[in-house]
Amino acid sequence: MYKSSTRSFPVYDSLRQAIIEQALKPGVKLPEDSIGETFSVSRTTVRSALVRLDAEGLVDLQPNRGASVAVPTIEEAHDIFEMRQCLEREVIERLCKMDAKPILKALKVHLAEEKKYLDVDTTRSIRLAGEFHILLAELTGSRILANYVNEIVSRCSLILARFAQAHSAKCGVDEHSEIIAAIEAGDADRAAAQMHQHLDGVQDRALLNPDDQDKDDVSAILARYVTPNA
Amino acid sequence: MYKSSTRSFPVYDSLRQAIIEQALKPGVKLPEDSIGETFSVSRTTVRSALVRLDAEGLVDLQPNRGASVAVPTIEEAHDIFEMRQCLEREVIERLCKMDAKPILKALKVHLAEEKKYLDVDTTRSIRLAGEFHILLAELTGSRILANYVNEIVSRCSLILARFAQAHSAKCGVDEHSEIIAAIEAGDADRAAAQMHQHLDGVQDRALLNPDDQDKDDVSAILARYVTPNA
DNA sequence: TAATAGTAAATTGTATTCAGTCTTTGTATA
DNA sequence: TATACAAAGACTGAATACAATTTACTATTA
Repeated sequence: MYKSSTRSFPVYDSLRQAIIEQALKPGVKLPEDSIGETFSVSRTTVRSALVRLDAEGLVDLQPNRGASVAVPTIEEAHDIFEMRQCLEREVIERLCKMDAKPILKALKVHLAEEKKYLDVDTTRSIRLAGEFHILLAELTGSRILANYVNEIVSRCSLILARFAQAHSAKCGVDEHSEIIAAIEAGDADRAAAQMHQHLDGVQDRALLNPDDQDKDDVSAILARYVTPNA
Repeated sequence: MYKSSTRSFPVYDSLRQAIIEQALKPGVKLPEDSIGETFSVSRTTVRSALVRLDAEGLVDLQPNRGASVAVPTIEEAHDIFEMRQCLEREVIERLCKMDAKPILKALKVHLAEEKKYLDVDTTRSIRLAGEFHILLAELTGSRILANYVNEIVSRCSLILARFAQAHSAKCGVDEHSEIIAAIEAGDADRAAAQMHQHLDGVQDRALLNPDDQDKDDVSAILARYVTPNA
């Protein structure tokens, strides 16, 4: 995809990466001018990238009010995680019907990479954890399934940024290797169960934080510092 | 979605509708200039609509070569139909876990509409057949699932335009009512089976036509009109 | 002091403009 | 006759410019 204009792609890609890696947090404004300056391109070019990110659900583009990083609600979060369960179940089911050899090879290479950067480079570690799921989807050979998984994994990052306190990527690696083991054993049911459990864990950690704080709504934050009856 | 610019939405929507209804056939060029004139907007505005349609897979946007209606390959067609089976299975599963009453009510209203325009208004009939599936997805209450189904149903229209000889929408209505009946009976398995069978039928009819002709390749078409040894 | 109205600044929406690339057509040459 | 090359035209890529809207600030008033 994204065969379109040459100049807007880097803008799109950088913004996307920044959002996924939570450098740009939910609610942050994305003014066309300043972004254009950053990348030395015109607003026209920036806009085209923003339109695309809006279509993917990572950016919220409102008429006359510009773009900002999407702020998923708790309902959307649940919706997205449920959809993710569906898509990744499909991935596992398909993989288990295929020749396991090349799949396992690719997965193990990736897992090694994950382990390598664990406790070394947090940002990279988190990215790799997400890419594990995208790799799984790509290995099915289905372009459209891979696209959907890619999109939904990105949106889950956004949810994490919004609701989770901090994210420990460590637990992920062990669970990833268990999924691989299940595929290797040819046990489709166990693989599916492992994946389900894994995603459940991610969701639980993501949505643990109960207070639905709006990170850009200053008054809501300040309200917690008001001493009652003082 | 599409909270963005006011002026580009009508362009996006019209193009989308025209593609789905097969007025714009796969491979047709979509020059920014002429589209802009049609809608009395600038190329800038048209472009933003095209970027979005490209993201949805209905339009193919190539650098320096402009936009054209996407031409799905037979491989993509199979991929998309397989994905559609997955998504609609999910829809059925979710609906069968919900309160059937309001769902059935909405479905029956829609089915009546389908029957009303059958053999009367072919274009409308085809649109309603597609919207039945979108309605099912919307009734799950999942925004993202509905979006995905919406997108994939559109792309199936494109596949039909590309590969099917002609489309008879009639068979669809009967099968739709059978799906509704299964839901009404509370028989989740049968509902799923009916849906699977229905989509299989659509796919078979769509991909029946074996000759992978390129509709915009004039020479290939003309070649068939050359009288040999004349 | 708090609320409101009015004005200025900032930001977006959209058209226009210029530059660059591809396609086509015409012409010359082998 | 076929091929290669060249110029013209058409179209897209992207920046700039102008209009419209929103936001921020200030002053005024209750």
